[in-house]
Amino acid sequence: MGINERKEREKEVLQKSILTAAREVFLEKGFDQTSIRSIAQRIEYSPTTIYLYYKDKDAILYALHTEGFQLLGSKMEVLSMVENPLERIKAMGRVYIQFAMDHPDYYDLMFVQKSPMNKLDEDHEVWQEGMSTFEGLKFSVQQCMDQGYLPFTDVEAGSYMLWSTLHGMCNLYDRGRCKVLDEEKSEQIVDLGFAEFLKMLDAFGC
Amino acid sequence: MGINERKEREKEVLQKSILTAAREVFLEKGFDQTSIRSIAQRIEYSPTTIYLYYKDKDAILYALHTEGFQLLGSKMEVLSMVENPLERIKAMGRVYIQFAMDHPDYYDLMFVQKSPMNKLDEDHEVWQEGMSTFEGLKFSVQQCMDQGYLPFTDVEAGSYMLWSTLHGMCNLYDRGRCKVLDEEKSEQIVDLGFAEFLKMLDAFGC
DNA sequence: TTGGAAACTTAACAGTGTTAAGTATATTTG
DNA sequence: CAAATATACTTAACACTGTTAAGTTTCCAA
Repeated sequence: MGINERKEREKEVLQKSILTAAREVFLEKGFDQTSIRSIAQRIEYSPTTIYLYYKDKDAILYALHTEGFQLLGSKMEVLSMVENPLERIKAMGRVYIQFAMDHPDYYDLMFVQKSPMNKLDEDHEVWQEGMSTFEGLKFSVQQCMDQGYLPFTDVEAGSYMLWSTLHGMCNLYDRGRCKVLDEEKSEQIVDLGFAEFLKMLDAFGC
Repeated sequence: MGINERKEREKEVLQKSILTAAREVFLEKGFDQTSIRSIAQRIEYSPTTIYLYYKDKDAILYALHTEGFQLLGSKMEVLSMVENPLERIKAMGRVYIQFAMDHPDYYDLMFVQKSPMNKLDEDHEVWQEGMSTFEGLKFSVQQCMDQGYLPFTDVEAGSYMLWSTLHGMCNLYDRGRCKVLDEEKSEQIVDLGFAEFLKMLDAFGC
């Protein structure tokens, strides 16, 4: 009885085309303009059909957030080649900032917006995407601590602080808080801040 | 002709009562629930009356954001007593984090939400509140650089990076991204992260 | 051919920011 | 003093939002 299997496949196709439409709207028009109705219009279905494939809007945004983590993960992957753990952390930082600048909407969804987290809370799930990525940082930080590059007391607290520095720079920039600086400087501030961050990492070990 | 003056006073009273109502709703129900209608209901006026006193919702949120900066400023004031510039920066950090924890809604409005910044863009104004506060940090960072406590290349970039570290920790915490840690630890993570931050500041100078 | 399940839509609810037009009230003018 | 005007405020509406209950169409099996 292959009919049910075909139907299953068709359902999957529509589910994926909803996600594709959501991604297109999201990347073209941004988070605020990504409405159920705008997604529905793109696939030429009624808005309510979407609810037959996704529980609610949060579920769609969660799926997009996961895509973002896959994209970030693919860019982080190559850094396992870097032998020196401190250099690896520096390279991770560079990749992280570059990702935030290249894909500000994905970044916002992954690390700022509450919507994707709501989905986790509803389903009593753990934040696998975030945990895996953070694990990657923790691993390198632990190596740095073992080899005396970073004198943290607590791996997790230290990793969290380093992550926060980069996140803070990206988020303050994205949310227009670089207006504390003059226009010319505010455009370079994330790079300039990252330069100071690197200097700090080097000095920290001694 | 005191009649016009009386009317002016009455207009000011209503403008202030709108802001008071907005503040109450904002602090009681949070950012998302702070609607023009909910504010109007509280002062027993129609929603449209509010537009006679504030250009739009962004203008109200900007006014609330300014209140937040006054509150933060009052807590920062006393730190001018601290003689040692590095100790002063550490104390500023503590106050900053405490403020973010005590008043998460104000903090979000001041440093994360785009609404108050929209108002600035519309009116072609500078972000006076942010600039003043950042100036306070820059002053102490410059002193630290002069006295060899902090080897930054660029005062502004260094100050921005330090600010970002604290902002990042507060924002990631507020937006539920501490889910990368187990529940017990995520509750203390901002304090633990700040402890590592302090350690970094001390090590950085040597 | 009929019954029923599955897929999808229509219409509606309750909410949002915002604006045009209308209504009172108070003040100024002829 | 009465008419005209300016001020203050409200009503109703527009164009959206996420979401759901109820209705319709389509498809497959008995």
